[in-house]
Amino acid sequence: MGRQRTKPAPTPPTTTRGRRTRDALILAGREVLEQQGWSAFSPEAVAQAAGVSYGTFYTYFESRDDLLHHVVRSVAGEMLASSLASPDVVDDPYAKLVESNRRYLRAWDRASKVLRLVDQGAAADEALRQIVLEIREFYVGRATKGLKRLQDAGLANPDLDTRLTALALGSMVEQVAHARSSMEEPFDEDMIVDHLSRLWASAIGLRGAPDEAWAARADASGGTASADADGN
Amino acid sequence: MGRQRTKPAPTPPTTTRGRRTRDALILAGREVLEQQGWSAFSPEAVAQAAGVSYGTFYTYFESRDDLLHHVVRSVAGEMLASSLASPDVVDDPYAKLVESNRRYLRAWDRASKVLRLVDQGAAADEALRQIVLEIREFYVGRATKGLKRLQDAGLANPDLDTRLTALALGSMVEQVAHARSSMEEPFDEDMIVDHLSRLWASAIGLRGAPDEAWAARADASGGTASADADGN
Amino acid sequence: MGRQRTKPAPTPPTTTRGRRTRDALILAGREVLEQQGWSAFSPEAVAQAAGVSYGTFYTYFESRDDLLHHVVRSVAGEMLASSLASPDVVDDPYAKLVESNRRYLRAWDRASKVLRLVDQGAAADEALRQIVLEIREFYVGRATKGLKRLQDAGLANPDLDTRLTALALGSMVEQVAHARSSMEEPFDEDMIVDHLSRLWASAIGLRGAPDEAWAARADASGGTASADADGN
Amino acid sequence: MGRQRTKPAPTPPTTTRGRRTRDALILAGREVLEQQGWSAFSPEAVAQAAGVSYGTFYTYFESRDDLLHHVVRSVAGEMLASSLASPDVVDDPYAKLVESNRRYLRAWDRASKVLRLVDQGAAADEALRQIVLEIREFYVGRATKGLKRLQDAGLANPDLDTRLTALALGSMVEQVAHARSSMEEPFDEDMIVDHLSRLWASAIGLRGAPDEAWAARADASGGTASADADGN
DNA sequence: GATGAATGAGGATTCATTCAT
DNA sequence: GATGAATGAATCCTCATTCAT
Repeated sequence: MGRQRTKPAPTPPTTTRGRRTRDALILAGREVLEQQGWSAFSPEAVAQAAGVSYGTFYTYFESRDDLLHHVVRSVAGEMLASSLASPDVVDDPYAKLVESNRRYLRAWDRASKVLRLVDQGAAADEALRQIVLEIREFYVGRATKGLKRLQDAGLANPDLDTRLTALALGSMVEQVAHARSSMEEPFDEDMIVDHLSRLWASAIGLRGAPDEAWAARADASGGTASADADGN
Repeated sequence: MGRQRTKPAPTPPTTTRGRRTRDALILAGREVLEQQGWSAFSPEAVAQAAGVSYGTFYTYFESRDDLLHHVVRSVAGEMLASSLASPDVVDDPYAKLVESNRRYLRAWDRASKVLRLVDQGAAADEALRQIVLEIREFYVGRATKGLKRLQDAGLANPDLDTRLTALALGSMVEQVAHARSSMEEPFDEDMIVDHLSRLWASAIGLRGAPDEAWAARADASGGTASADADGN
Repeated sequence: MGRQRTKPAPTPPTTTRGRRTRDALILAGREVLEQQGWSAFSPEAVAQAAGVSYGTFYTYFESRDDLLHHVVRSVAGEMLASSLASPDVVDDPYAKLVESNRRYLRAWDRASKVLRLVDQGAAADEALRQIVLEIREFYVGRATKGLKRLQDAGLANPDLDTRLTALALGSMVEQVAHARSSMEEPFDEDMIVDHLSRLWASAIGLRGAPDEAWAARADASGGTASADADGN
Repeated sequence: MGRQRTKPAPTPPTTTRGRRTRDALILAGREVLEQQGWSAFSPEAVAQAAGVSYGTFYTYFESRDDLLHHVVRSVAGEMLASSLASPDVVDDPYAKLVESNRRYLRAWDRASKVLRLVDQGAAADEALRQIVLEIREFYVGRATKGLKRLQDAGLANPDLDTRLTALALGSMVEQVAHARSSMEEPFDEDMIVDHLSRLWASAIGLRGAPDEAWAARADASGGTASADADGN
């Protein structure tokens, strides 16, 4: 029971001004992280981006890592929120898939920079990595259940493992969202969403999907495969 | 007439021993990066991991970044090599797809740690990021051509944009390879390769693929879609 | 069993040069502490006093506190060593007392600055405070046993509690040693040792001590005490 | 005619409430210093301990050092006051000695933490160190005069230097008072006062002191010293 | 070549003090 | 007066790089 010399955790601001400064720091932290990356994420840079002196940083955050936690929670929360806030009125499975992919794509687009940084840079911080895993789990779990329901309704290929399929197709969307920003591909959002949805639907053999016609014509084709499936 | 006081660029080692030390440093650098991440990637840690003294590091490399370049080139080279060194004797498109996916999965499995780290950590270093892009381009380009050939042969859905499809499906494999190590999913390699290949094949509507039977039965199903495509 | 990101404890120097630098830093640390006090005891100041750059400080010590530990152990070790290295040939108790007091006085004179600083300044560091207590215990314990032997031999007042008496008289010597440096008293060492020894001897009623004559004449004095024992 | 831009020296509080806040800050400062030491003695910690906001601190004190001065003066004043406020009705020198020691012990017990802290921590602040010296001087001077009077009255050993003796015995009491709190000795106040007084009395050969009988029997003892005066 | 000690710019953090409300 | 947010000089520490042996 030795007296602990703990640094007093910064108290939440009591005044409006304080709250505004604090929020500005979290926002600035996110922007620095997204735009300048890990190495630029210093208290000084963040404070400057927020327009306050770096001493002020420590009025609100215990450390650089403390701010990182707040930034990640903010990004994660926003991402999950944008998924939950779905009207979801349509009844058509394919239309729902399109809508879902569009939201996922957008959400990852905003969040991917920060979340991937965390996925690797904050190797030592298990708590943060956990947040990233939870987000993935949220989406994969939901897609898994969705696929199960489709299979049960006879609307999707019942031979596929629901979880692994959901993981793979979710991975596709996630990685495309990420690649969009680093590659300079010319595809616009609509085109991407369209393709992702069609690929997803065909992959699980969704009944009523756009490319079903091609697939259904399969038996008519008597030709033997003669070209490469892959160019290697 | 002042002589330039340039740092003597480390000469390539002339002796066998020198080459061995140099290779040990590159290998150690890769392992440190893979296992301990960015923050542990210091000349000191790498030298220690290679079993040489700190000073020796600078006998072979100009700087920390110099080593990083060598590590990345080593990883990238190995990855491309493993793809090119394929006998490729089979003629069946699906079998080729399976083989290709297996190799891609394995290659990314090994390389993904380093390449993703580079993708973000070395934001400032254009040369490095270029290497990562080139690797992706290599695979996406190849898959694009493969898909084109299949479409031309009437073996794949011709309505899909070849490049975007290749990008999306390649992304799927890449991201699953990455997720395997961070998530603790119970799937073994064979199962993953099997699913990825089937999903890929169904997605492009490959003739002769395992799940074609399900897809072909589509017209028989008169049912209206009534379940969610996705659980959101 | 999460991987600990522990700072590698600086390895002991392997070369002569390294050992010399390290020793110079410990010595400089002690001098800074003695001459400029707590607030000047910074890695930078110590490094400068030792004639090296402040980066070198961290080649040998983990932190400011790490150096402090070394300094204190060095001071404490030296103090105990100077006490143990005693020829101790005399047989006369009073002569032994004088010799003992002289050594104690000298030892504290050198050590008191550092040890008192630790006694208070390093409030949080229990390990350091323990060292100070051990030193006191060493002296008090020894004096306690010495007094017991004298009492048993009929050479000292048997009514005194040995431990409390040893503590009190040891305290006297310790505090006088300290006061010497802060006050500008004109007393030289011989005079101080002489008085401390006589006071100590008289206090315990040591037979054969210099002031015994006065005490023995007590019964001759029939006068009633009429003056103050203390001026308050 | 530029107006001097001096910091407005905090005015002594005019209102009752103001005085109370100010006193609370001084008291809190003392408590923080005594219980948590130098490193915790910050305006923020003191303000918090006093139950006021950080900013208020500077309403009453120019600086941290300003408060320290007030705290030290408060402690010193209280210590001196407790000595002066002595009825001092007894006539017996030994009884007076006991009473004096009891008061000194108690006073140092309370004051020693702060005064020792000042003795070292405020090495640069001559004014503060002066206060500590003055307190010692007050006690030593008084004891010196008391001893002189006893010697003149033939009640104490005339061979002792009055000042050095007073310093030594005063040091004994002071250091025992300090050691009481840091060591976990089981001695209660009465026992300590009793021993200190008897040691003090015997040391100066005070006529009529409790242990005089032992001392007076000295001539009867013909034995030669044969045991150690000290265990070293 | 190899070694490991030395260097110091740079980054994180603290905290006494000032200032706007 | 009281409040608590804002400030930035000062300090501890890290680590890529250089250098003497």
